Amino acid sequence: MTNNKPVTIKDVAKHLGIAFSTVSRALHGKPYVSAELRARVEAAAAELGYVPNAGARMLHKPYGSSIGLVIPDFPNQLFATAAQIFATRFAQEGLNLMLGVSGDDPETELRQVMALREARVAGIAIATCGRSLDRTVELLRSIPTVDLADRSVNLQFPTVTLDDEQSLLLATTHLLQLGHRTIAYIGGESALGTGQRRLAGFNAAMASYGVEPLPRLIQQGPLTVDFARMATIRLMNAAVRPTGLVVANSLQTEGAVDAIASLGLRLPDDLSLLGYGDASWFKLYGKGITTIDTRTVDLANAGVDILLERMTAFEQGRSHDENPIRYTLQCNLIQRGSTGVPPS
Amino acid sequence: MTNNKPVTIKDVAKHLGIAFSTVSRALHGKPYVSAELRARVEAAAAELGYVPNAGARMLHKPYGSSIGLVIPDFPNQLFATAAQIFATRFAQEGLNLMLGVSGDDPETELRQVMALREARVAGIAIATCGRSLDRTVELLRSIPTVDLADRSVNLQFPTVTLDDEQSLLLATTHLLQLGHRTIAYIGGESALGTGQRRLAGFNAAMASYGVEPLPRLIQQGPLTVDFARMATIRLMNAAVRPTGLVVANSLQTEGAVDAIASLGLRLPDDLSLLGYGDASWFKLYGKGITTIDTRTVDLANAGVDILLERMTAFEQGRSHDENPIRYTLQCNLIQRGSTGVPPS
DNA sequence: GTGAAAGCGCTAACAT
DNA sequence: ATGTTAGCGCTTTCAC
Repeated sequence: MTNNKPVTIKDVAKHLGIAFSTVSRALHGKPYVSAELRARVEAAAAELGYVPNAGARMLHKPYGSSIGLVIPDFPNQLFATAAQIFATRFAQEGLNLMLGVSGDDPETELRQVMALREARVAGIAIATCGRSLDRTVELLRSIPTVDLADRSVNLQFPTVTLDDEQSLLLATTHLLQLGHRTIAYIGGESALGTGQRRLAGFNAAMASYGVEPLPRLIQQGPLTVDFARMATIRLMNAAVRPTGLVVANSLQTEGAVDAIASLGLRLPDDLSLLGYGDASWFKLYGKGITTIDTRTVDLANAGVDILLERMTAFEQGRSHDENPIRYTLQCNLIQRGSTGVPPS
Repeated sequence: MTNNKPVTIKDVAKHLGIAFSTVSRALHGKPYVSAELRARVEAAAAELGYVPNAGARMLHKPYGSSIGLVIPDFPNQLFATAAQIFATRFAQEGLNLMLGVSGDDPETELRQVMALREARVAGIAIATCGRSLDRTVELLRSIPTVDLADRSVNLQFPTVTLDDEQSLLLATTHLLQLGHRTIAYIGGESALGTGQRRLAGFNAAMASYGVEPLPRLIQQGPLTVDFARMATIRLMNAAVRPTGLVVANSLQTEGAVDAIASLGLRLPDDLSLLGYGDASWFKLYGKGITTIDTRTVDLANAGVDILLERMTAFEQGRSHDENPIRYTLQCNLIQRGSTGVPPS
């Protein structure tokens, strides 16, 4: 016997012969309601199958009880982890997660953010597409926001990010220490903040060993398996063959592995490969892939913390900071079998 | 100059010196509004930064403009794909995605579904935890619902699922054809519909070759990497060592691979492994892992289609079917290097 | 302690 | 074509 029309607070009141405002109070544990009545109200509500209407409740507040998460895509480990952790942790706070997928497209991204605004989310966590429209940024300014991974250059939002530069410093230095000097780099374009900073880390490491990086060995492009596959093949077929390869993105690492396999190269005998991220299979592949632990779980959790802090700040009138917080996570090197001394 | 109080339809009306209902009409492209006025309204709305309030709008409808997706977890390839595809395709329909993660826990699952009800979602797609509470099922009955993967036994919702039995029939038969007779099985418990049906497929294949499956070689347990790792080690250290192993879940496949590697076994020389799902690295691992393509993308898309259909049906008063649709996808075998003839 | 009434932002009758 | 008037379900004064 499924009711058709949803049960309202008024139905419950009528059923009990009391005022509907009393029902509201009772259900919210407000003071000045006799324990006896409260019990009866709760019983009646349960019996009739009353479900509060979040929309109606929201009319009295500046925002509702959900938060938004906007990510470019799911294959990227970080974003899947973020979705999982945001959903779980905010659920514990009684907040729902509205998920927007931008597909790395600025227009779609704007549409998602607009939708979240209409839904009156209490806060937004976003991993931008890196080329966000002005209107998007403007909208985000009116809501507690945390920027995940700081992919855009110059955004001035509270940010939780890897120490991108350090990550590649660590990775590249590892290869240099093993004796590599002809080291190739595959990463994202410098239009992305992440791409820019990671390349800087690579260059810094090379510089500190007095090695001049060869422009031909630096491949920047889309964060896709395909791009990295092609780039790797290009690199390994060129006149100057690198003995080491650092990859600065998890999906690109997959592409590099694929290419290396199809070229029949052995790790680390023919090439030392240093990956990015902690995909579950890295430890299973061959002798294991040496990689940078990007601490996706820590990053997502920090994002939740900061967003919660921002939300309280907003509530208390302290709105956007001129000098927004930047939470930067240090990466770790996970040493496995894909790196070794260069072939002699 | 970020406005503090959100701009309403009334503000726009006041600004223009017209009735607020006219603004409403103009903004929704309703008839009987002069083109000239409509233009002015739109301009004013944009200028003042008007954002519709989804909650208020919802008060006049039985439900709002979002749909819910409840999944157990993200590591499972299917669920991540579902999140991606649901978010993307429903966004095209102007619907937001509210995401709930149940962590395979019935209580949490109920809480998620309750939250979605309060948010007045227009429909729900759910991959149940397999032991859903009665109250959960009852709630779902009052909303257009599609069951993803049919993990619960006997749920009577519209369902989009793999042909689980066929998938394992295919897998097991492949090993039998290669000459294997001592075949082990690792899969989910029979409390899960998926686990039950897949095991049935395994048994059917064995039976059709006249092979009696050994109970000791059938390992059912949690859909985790860990369980499968332990189970594999147990199997390979037992007195009767299988020459072939079929795994009936993607995460468990990872565990099996891990165990096989740590035992120093070579695929397919020492053991033929038949995996489940199409994780991106299966083709990269060793000579590639022979596996069942579980068509996660097709499955998710079919889920979207069915949910949309259900939503229209509800709108038209045709509510839950006594004989709900079951959309069953056939699987394909992807033959790679981890399977071969049994060691002689 | 409880009821009555106002109003949140919006849509949709109902008036002009 | 535009204005006026009820509500939608709820929270929150303000009465009693």
